[in-house]
Amino acid sequence: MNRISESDTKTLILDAAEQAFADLGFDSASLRHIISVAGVNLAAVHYHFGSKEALIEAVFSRRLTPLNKERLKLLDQLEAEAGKSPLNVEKVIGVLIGPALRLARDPGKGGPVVMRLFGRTIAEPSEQLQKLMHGQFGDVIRRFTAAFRCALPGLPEDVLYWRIQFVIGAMAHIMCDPTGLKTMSGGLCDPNDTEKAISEMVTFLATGMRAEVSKRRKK
Amino acid sequence: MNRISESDTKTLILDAAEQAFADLGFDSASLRHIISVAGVNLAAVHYHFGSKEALIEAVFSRRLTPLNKERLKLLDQLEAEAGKSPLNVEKVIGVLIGPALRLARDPGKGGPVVMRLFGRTIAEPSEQLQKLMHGQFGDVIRRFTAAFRCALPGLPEDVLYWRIQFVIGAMAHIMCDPTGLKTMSGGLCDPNDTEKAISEMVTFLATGMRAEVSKRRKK
DNA sequence: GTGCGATTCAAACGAACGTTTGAACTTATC
DNA sequence: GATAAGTTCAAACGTTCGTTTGAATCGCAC
Repeated sequence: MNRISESDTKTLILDAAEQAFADLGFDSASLRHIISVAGVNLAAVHYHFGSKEALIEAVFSRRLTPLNKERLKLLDQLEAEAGKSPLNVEKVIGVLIGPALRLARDPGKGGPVVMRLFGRTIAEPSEQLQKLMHGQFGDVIRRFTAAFRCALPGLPEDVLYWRIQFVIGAMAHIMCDPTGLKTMSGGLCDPNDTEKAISEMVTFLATGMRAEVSKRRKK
Repeated sequence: MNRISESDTKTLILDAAEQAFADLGFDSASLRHIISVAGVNLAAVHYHFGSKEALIEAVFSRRLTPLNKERLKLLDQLEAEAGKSPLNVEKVIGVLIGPALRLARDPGKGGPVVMRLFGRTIAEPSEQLQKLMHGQFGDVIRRFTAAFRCALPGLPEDVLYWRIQFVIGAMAHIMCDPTGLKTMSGGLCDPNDTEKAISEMVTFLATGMRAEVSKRRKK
């Protein structure tokens, strides 16, 4: 078995595929486009991955698994530091969105391409991708829900869930369309300034999380 | 010219198309699927619209144009009521997101299908749809940016743009995946309770909008 | 009821899609 | 250098896609 060349072809395909999926969407990106960018043979996709569906899953797992592992590790640290006292909301949000936004800065983790890919996938209608995302991301959200509950003891349970959705939505939108902000602001905002983005998001979202519960209670 | 039957076939196609686009995405929804649901002939699509691309635009304009008109009309009212005093942030956000979320409640405006369609399109990678969305939505955002600026006089310009993106992201995510919230909360939250959704969003987002500017200024 | 434009229809077009095949090539083992 | 497993390759498979065509049908003016 030639480990180097196998790994090379596989990686070439994965790299070209994640770029194509991010740029064109999962359906519009054809295998023929991917293999022509990767410079490999069409049949190599099925030899190494089995099907386009399996390729999509491989593209995903390669990047999402380490990302979620990092998030959970940081959350573990946060909980250990806090001991029995309530968690800090800013820090919980920072641990949730920080690793995702910092993807763009780290070519080894995929760079901006992967950030856009993840951002878009949250809104993807395909059932396969919804299941894939829920399967990988569901546990993370459950852990973070518990963390938010601990950080905001007074918040009614339903309000907690609503607000977590707002956090995810804001994060996903910044991830999937980073250039839109630059255009809209006339170049004033720089979406490539990752730490600035994180800092602005943490301030906005943490303050929203702590907002007084609106009086229209009981539906 | 037979106005009734023309209008009938056209409407049947538009209805089936917007449902299919929302469920499957613009690329995956084929004309053959659409016409089979609509119960019309395949060639009718090209006779009435010219191409699939033009059909997509028609599906969009039918719903988005009235929605944005309503938003701008409500914003006009708000500004007239306020006179020279600064606008109320809660009300501006309510005018921005209210009409969009209330789409789901009004079958005449498309119902939940159209809400999901709009939500998803914000994250759509296709260049055609990005231009379509920017063209129709860009003016609205410009007007609302001015309104937010007036409502939050002390806010630095770049922070204003960042926070507007967070508002759009939260709105888009609730619109495109309303059932995800129900699943995640174990049925505790009801995404069909439109007024509750609006009320929670307004509280969260307005509080975030008013957050103290983080100290990490000057990039 | 004849003529005419508007609309519908079944059928076919070429192109692109994901997938499969079987032969050619490479590499490691003896 | 022969054997065998791992990998690449060009070519073709059947299907589905958006689009086009030309005849059939409809509704109304004269």
